[in-house]
Amino acid sequence: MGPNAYAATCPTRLVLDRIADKWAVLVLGLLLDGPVRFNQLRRTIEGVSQKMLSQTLKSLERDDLVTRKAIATVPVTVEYSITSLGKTLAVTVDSLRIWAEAHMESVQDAQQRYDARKAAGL
Amino acid sequence: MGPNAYAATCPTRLVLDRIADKWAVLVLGLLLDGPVRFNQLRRTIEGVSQKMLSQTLKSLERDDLVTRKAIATVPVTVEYSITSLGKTLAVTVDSLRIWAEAHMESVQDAQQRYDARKAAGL
DNA sequence: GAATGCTGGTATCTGATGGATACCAAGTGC
DNA sequence: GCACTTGGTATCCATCAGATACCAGCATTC
Repeated sequence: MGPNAYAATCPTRLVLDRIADKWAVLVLGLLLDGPVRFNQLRRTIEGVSQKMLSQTLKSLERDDLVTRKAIATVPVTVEYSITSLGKTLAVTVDSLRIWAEAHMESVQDAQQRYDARKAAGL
Repeated sequence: MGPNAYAATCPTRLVLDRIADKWAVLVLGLLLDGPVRFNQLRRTIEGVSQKMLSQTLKSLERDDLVTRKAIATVPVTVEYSITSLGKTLAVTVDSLRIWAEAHMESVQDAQQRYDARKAAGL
């Protein structure tokens, strides 16, 4: 009778919802290679808005998957690192990114075939 | 110069966004054990609305991760199965669910500590 | 024979969310 | 003085998730 993600009330559902997230996957994947500063993340993950990035990082920090460290440079820089708990997750979610990159073409082909079939009147 | 999920224009980004989805993870996890009917999925994945389930299944079918088969019973039943492409993904995303179940408690504890620290005025 | 339940959906409405944009302070370089 | 850096927050709007209601066709129940 452990946790079960298929049960509506199980907290696992909340955790799953949190980690099954595009931006979280990309952030964790980057942090696997070492600490990264905020704007460095922002530049590397093309297309993230500041809002989504800081929001994602805040959630990850709350879940103890990432740690935040403000450094008294000028201007103040903020460095994000992965925690040991986060590392176990990062390995898992990074395989998601790798799957996406590996099978992107198959998926795109499938989509085109599907859309063509639909357009042809099924 | 292969696909790169960190590039804004790479189609991988779209694929990643699609598969990093709570409902898709839960659906694929179930279909790993064999074909399942629509309402059976609906009952097992507690809390999915019909809308989100049919929407998720339609997307998965478009991406050739799942196949839909209407069976002429009365009333007509619809059976969903996983494809060979879908199977490779399902194995990956199921480990996400497993991570969530395994580390749910650690994450919850971390959240409580974080919130307590914040409430204490940082 | 009318009421209820099953099947697998779609249509509609609303509250939450994602993303774009602008703005902030403090400091450096020109 | 003007532009640019740092890491954010505030605001606005379009999109989206979720709840609810509805649909047809048939079986069972009362």
